[in-house]
Amino acid sequence: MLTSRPRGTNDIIPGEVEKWQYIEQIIRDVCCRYGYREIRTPIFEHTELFKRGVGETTDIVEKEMYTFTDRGERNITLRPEGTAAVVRAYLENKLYAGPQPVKLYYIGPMFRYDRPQAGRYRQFHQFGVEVLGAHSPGIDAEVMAMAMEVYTRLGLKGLELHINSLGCPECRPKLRESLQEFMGPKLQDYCPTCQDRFERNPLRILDCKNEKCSQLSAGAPTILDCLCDECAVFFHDVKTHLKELGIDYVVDETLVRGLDYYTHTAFEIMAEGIGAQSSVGGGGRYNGLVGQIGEKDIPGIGYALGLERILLTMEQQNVEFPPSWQPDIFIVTASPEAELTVLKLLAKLRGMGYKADKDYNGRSLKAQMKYAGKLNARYAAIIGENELENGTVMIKDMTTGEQKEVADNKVTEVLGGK
RNA sequence: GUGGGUAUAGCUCAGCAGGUUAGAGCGCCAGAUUGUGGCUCUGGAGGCCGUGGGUUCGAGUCCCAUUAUCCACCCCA
Repeated sequence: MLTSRPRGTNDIIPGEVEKWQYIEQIIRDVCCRYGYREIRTPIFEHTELFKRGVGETTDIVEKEMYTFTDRGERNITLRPEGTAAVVRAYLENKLYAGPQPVKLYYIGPMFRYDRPQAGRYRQFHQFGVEVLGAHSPGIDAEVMAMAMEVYTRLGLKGLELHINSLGCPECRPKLRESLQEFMGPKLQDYCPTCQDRFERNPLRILDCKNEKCSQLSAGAPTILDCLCDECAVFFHDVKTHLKELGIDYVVDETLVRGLDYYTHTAFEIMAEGIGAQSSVGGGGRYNGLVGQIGEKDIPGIGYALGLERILLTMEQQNVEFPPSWQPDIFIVTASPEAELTVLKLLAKLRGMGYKADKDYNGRSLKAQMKYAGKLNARYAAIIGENELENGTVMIKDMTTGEQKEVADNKVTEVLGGK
């Protein structure tokens, strides 16, 4: 127990962590160029925030939250997603008082008490963006464009952007009604899950993978059929923007996002290669959410991707990662008397910005060379009796195997500038 | 929450119809005549065979439970 991590969690150890850093670096760069600023919110919040924000009837709130009471009897929950907290922070810090829209991004761990499986963990990591205070369809397109750019920059292939409109509080009830009208008569023929969905969320029935259900649902009224004029125009404009940006998409009328707060645009990015969890990111517009958490009626749109899934997909697609840490030079102590000289050279090189290291296990010369090779050092510098006497350092190029003796103040010349 | 598979050295896996000191490859450490890595060779360390019960003269090997892990459903990132 003492040496095993809790279920559904992961250690990210050296060798792995460099991949994470690489992904994060690209994400931050893209955000920066699109004008999104980072926001860091607490990892836990008042439980109420998620209940209100994510929706009481969602799976997340009903059965997946890490909730506990703290020593002050407060009801606390580890965040299961990012949007609610960002909206809370936007309101609490009165960011609405500044220039609008406010474009934010976050990156960090989220917690959901789910059963782990490929690409699904109890502590996982999300990168997400939220735009508060912008209502035009152009910003929807920007968020999607930005998401796609992240994937592209990471080197992912075979991605599909699925988009749909979920309508607004005006037209959604209409859809619900006509769906129930359509399905009601043959409800008994649907699978038990769908029968259950009938009252709670008939939209989901369209999404059922059960073959019989999808047959029964053929010809059912779709969301797009029921869109009010305003929503239809909005959706049309979003698509126009995407086309102008040269971004391919497929309209997927079965795309229904599970979280309660979505309105209008919903989208999801699918990738192949990680089993059943083919969705590597998704988002949408949530014009009602801010009003639900605070008083303000402020439109919002957001998007999130799962870092674990991105990583799995990249590995599956054999994407190349930049090489992990490797020393510029490894200094070999070839005689006990050289110890202090080695130490000083090491400090000097590090001070100049080189990645430099030495042995600390009292290894033989040969073993030190071997060790330097394992560390993948670019150069090895050897200092022993001869070098001490001559005031020199023997430098060996570990790739070519060539070596030469240089004056100890000329080492950096061999290494190349820094 | 539901269903199924797996659990033997750091890693990937062997292990017979249940029978004495549990193996290999890789990795790790150390050597292969006196100051040099990557190839090769030699040696060494390292395993309550996930955990707890049970069946048996005897269990890594069979049964049950438990935990972890993997896969799928649900849902989601």
